[in-house]
Amino acid sequence: MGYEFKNIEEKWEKVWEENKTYKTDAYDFSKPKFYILDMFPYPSAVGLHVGHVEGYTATDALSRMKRAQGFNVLHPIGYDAFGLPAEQFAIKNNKNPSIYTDQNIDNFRTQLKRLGFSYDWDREIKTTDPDYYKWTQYIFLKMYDKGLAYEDYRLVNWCPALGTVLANEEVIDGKSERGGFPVERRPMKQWVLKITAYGDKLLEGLPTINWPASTLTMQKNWIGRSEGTVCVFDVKNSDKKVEVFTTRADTLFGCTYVVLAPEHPLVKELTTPECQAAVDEYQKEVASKSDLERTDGSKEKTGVFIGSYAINPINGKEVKIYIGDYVLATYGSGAVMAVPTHDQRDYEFAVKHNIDMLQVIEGDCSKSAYEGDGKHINSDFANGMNNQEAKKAITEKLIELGKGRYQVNFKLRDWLFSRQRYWGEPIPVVHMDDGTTKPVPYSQLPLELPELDDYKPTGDGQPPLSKATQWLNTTLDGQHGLRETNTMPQWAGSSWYYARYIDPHNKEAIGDKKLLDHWLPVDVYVGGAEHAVLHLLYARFWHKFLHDEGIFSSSEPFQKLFHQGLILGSDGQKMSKSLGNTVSPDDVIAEFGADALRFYEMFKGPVDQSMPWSNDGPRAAKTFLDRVYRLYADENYRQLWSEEDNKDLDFVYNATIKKCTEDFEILHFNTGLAQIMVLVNELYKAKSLPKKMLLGLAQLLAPVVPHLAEELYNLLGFEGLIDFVAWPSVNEAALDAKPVVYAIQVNGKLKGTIEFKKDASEEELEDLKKQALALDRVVATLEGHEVKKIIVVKNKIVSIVMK
RNA sequence: GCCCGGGUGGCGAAAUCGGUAGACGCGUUGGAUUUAAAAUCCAAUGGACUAAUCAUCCGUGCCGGUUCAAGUCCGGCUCCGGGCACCA
Repeated sequence: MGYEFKNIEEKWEKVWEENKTYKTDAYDFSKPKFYILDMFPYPSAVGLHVGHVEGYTATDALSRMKRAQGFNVLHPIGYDAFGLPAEQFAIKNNKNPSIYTDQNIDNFRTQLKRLGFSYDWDREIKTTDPDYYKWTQYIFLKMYDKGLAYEDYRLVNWCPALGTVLANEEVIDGKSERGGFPVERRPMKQWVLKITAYGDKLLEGLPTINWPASTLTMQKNWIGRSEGTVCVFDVKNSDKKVEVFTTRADTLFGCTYVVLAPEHPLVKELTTPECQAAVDEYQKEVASKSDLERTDGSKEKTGVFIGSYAINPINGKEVKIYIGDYVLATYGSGAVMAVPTHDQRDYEFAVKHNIDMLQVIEGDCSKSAYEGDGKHINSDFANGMNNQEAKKAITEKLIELGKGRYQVNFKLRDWLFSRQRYWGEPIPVVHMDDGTTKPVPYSQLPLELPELDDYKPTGDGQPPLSKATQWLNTTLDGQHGLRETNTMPQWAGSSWYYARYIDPHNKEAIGDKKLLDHWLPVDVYVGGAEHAVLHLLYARFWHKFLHDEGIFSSSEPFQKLFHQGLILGSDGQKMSKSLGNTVSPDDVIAEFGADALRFYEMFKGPVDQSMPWSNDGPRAAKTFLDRVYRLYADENYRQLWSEEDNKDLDFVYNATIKKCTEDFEILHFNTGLAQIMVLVNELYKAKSLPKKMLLGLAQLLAPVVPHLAEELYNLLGFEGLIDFVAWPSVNEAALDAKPVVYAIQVNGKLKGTIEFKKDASEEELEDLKKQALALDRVVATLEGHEVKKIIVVKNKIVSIVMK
């Protein structure tokens, strides 16, 4: 018979709720602070996923341990509630998406409470709340004031048949996901945030934060800072100039053609009449391709000659100008100098179009480009130099000729910030009749989303808000104007939400400065690795901006970051409705209880690793928890309870405290819980059960299975809650008392073990060597051989090397 | 294609400043208890060879290297997963 999880869990959840057990007094600066945060969920209609449960349990367990360790813990939750599904609900039902959003949030909240998460529910936020997005708009205006928000033409996925702009996700192989209509890329005036202005700061901050190395590397590569040279090519019979950016100025003498992005503004002017038809056709073809397709190196490099010639500034040589889709308008200057001998993409393009090649670095370029370092040839004054020397010499020469300059370039592109959607924060600017653009005054924030009669797109590319006639027309400083009808992307609200939890009801500011200074940065942040660049980079950008504005004193938002892995279906596939392999946390809770679900998800493996769901897992967790419960509730075991110590258990008990304390801190719950199982197995064999250890065991379990831990605490005869009882401490002497086990190897193969004093001295280790050589299996193996040397690694191993 | 991870028993995994590979759990098998079953408790469990829980050999995706010693480090592959800027 197992414990009655339903009664027990609901009983304690009620106690926590009624007492507001986990309410945080943010102004209590007497204890050290600890801010633990999950990436907040998008409240979808399907409700909480077992994947959410994993990350949320990990942070909840850490929060609970930190409270017991005497920290003032901030552990809030909220909802990232703008998004596509709500908009589609609105279009379908002709109802405001807030209805759909609020229903889903109610459902999420019920589910979260039933899992026993120790959130401070008075701090709950949602990004769609005008009291929240007032400050999202405020930050946008601050950026606008600083010139970091600007309008520009950018390519969007335009579907003429649907009359709407589509998200990348809604486009599959150049066709719309709904209906399969052709999609083309067409330029549209958009708001853009100048994240590139923070390129260096975003890069410099990386070494100061405690994040997974892989994520730091991905951000570094995404920012993609490179130092290079801009070379200016004159155009033959024209006063136009083509600027190219290159990191390989050393190869300039080998340049045999120039390629512009098909969207490059000069294409129109430089295309000759005889090439016009081919260029038009090519541009049309490229319009249907995504950047991803265009930069896929496995695809054939396509392009066409546009009829004009550029003049290589270093040697005056005339070279053909092509357009090619492997050159992106958004990177560098949207044009490249092509050196087929020393760049693989150029090599492939040149082979296909039968363009000359000229080798300028010694190395083999007969089958493919030689991209390595080497001695320069065919390069006039740069002959004999290596890459670095030649780069410098050639760039200096270009500068002298007025045909070049050094330049730092980022792969990072400015952040496209407009969406042609309804369900997002309105961008608070007005386009005045006189052609100027004015920001909405701060005093008029929040600029609320108006209700619409119809949420469908207009069909001509105008966002749905352009239908809100009354809202649209406004006056500012006595002048008439039209409001901006684009809305912000979902990323906006999630770029600063972590700061709002600190002072969520503040009407005057993002938060009380004193509180923001105290609580930021977030100490531990947990969320999926799929956010490694976008969300985590945007949030860092906004944080650094607000730091520069004097609003935040810290320079990074998230000090320590953990990723949680995906939970796959039991078939090893990603969980999806269509595969029928989804698992609902509600079903698992109904059958085994919230604690069993929490325990299973923490025990099944490392939090950061993706792994399949096991249907046996939660049941096994419940079996173990029953086994624990019996020690506290079953008369047979209660009779063994003792006020006295039990020396036999000292080592394993203290080892368990140590392991759990260390492992929980770094979210390695699986190994900590495994050690708790070892302790429980020992308790089952023991002749007496010290009550002190039973209390300690309940405390160690409390972070992961809080409901059961409260119950065990009461079964031990204590009144009240276990949550704030001081975390158990390790008796190191009990750990040191035990001898260590040395492995004895001959030529790396294990021949036996010897128990020996821990941290023995050099003389004592001589004795160990003798004992090792005397082992039967060692003697047998060594027979007829000579011992060459003996290596002793303290507390670990004796390695005998024989000839 | 580019950037970043990962591959260990029948299964989830543990062990990475190089030091006893498989802790802990699932599953399986055997035993105790029971009229019986469930539940519970105890024990065994990588593979080959074996009467054997002796010994020996093999074994951490594949090929090669460094070392007294390699799951761990190095070189070259391969397969799987995440991201690629309008999904969040």
